[in-house]
Amino acid sequence: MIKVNNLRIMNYYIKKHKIDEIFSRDMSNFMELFLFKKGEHICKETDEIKNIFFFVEGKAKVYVTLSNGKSLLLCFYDSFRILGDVEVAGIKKASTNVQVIEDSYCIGISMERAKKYLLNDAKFLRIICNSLGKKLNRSSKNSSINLLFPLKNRLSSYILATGKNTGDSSPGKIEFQGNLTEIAELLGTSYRHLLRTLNELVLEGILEKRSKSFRVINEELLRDLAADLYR
Amino acid sequence: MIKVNNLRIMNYYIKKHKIDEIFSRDMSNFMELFLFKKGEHICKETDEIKNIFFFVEGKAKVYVTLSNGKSLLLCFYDSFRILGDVEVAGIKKASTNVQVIEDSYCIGISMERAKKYLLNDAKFLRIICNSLGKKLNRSSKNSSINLLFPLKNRLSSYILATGKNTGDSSPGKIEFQGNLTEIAELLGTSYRHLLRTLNELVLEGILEKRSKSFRVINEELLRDLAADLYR
DNA sequence: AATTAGTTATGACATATGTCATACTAAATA
DNA sequence: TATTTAGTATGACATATGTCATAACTAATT
Repeated sequence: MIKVNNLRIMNYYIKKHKIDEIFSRDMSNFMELFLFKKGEHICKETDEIKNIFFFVEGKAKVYVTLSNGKSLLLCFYDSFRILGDVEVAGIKKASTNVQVIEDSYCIGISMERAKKYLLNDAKFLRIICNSLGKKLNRSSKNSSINLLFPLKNRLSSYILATGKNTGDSSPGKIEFQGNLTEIAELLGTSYRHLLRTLNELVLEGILEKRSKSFRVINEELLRDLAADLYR
Repeated sequence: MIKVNNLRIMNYYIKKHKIDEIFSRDMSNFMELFLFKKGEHICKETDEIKNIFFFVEGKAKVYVTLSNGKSLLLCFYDSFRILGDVEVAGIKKASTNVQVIEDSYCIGISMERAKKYLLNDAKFLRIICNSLGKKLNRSSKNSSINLLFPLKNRLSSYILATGKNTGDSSPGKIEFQGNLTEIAELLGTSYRHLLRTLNELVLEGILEKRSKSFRVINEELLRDLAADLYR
């Protein structure tokens, strides 16, 4: 986590996401811009979160870990999102981890100040409620998708959510890579089964195996398979 | 849904759950006590919810339905809970259904009045945030349990959550019954597999089949199996 | 009594997924 | 260079779960 002393960039994001309209009073003096480098955690289940963050740019994955050590992907953040809403609501620890998978910017306000100045700000609290409500709706839906759809569908969603556009013209413009061992964990499946399912997609002409990645060669079929997950 | 004109009972629940401490102003004039008879819905995905409800007595199940018509159990309510928190947070429809499985009491405040008088009440909003935050934490956790544990564990949780204490002295004091077709749906499994798994529990000496119910004859083993679900 | 609908029950088989052993490769390091 | 480690890959088999056909039982109805 690097503090970025660049008012120009920060103001750009404040304006873009209307962050100043979240509060009744002017909080801009308390805002700081942070850069999280790829791989860094914005928050962990174990650690207390020191800021309320407004995620403004980049991409992050949200996951939980269980007592048996396994972890499971919950969703991705790739547009404006509030982090720390659960904690500002007075709950000690949110039980999720957020790790950025691309360099990402967050605007932060220290939890201490947020609690001091914002816990009586109805405008702000309504927005927190809204953020939590949306997350809850999404979580409820994902819960059922996770249970009722086979890995193939969840994997398809995952590829679409994490694949990078190569900039090439189609076809094969989406490229997908990552540590397969880790991906299996995130999807709540075994490494073996992930491999099997990837091979299936290759056999069906949806993916193509490269040396260190997969290419999507039939995006339409992939989208048909993708359950409405990880939104 | 029957409106119960009984101030004595209502005040008892207001006091018991400190409902008057949820608001900055006195809302008691806007409160109504409702009785939901077993089987009734407090809210459905399709219907707009007309009240914010404080669930004060009884038991209810919360479930979602998917586009393919299947439904899946999310959790049970059997202690104080707020319903309509998502809607009061400005989200049109909460995507869940709540059906009472025992006669239950709720104290309601019309959504109209709640929005009129409470959307500027920071105290109230903090409590709504807290309610939503708890539900979100629980949902995130359940999502992973649903995916990572086999039916046997989820079924064990279900039996413990819905079984009735017969009043007999142990052993076999918990009795469990219900429409098995429906239970299969709620647990997100097939009827066939539910039967199989129930038989397994019988073979293991955990359950005993009666004419129209199952008896828990080894509660300890059942609790060992039960994942920490449906809380 | 015959009929019907809803529920319970079970076998057979297919598919989804997990576990394990093992092998190969590439990168890291002693 | 030899060794180790992490990641990738695959076969064999076991378990979890779904699908389907079918039967039996029960309660309500004709």
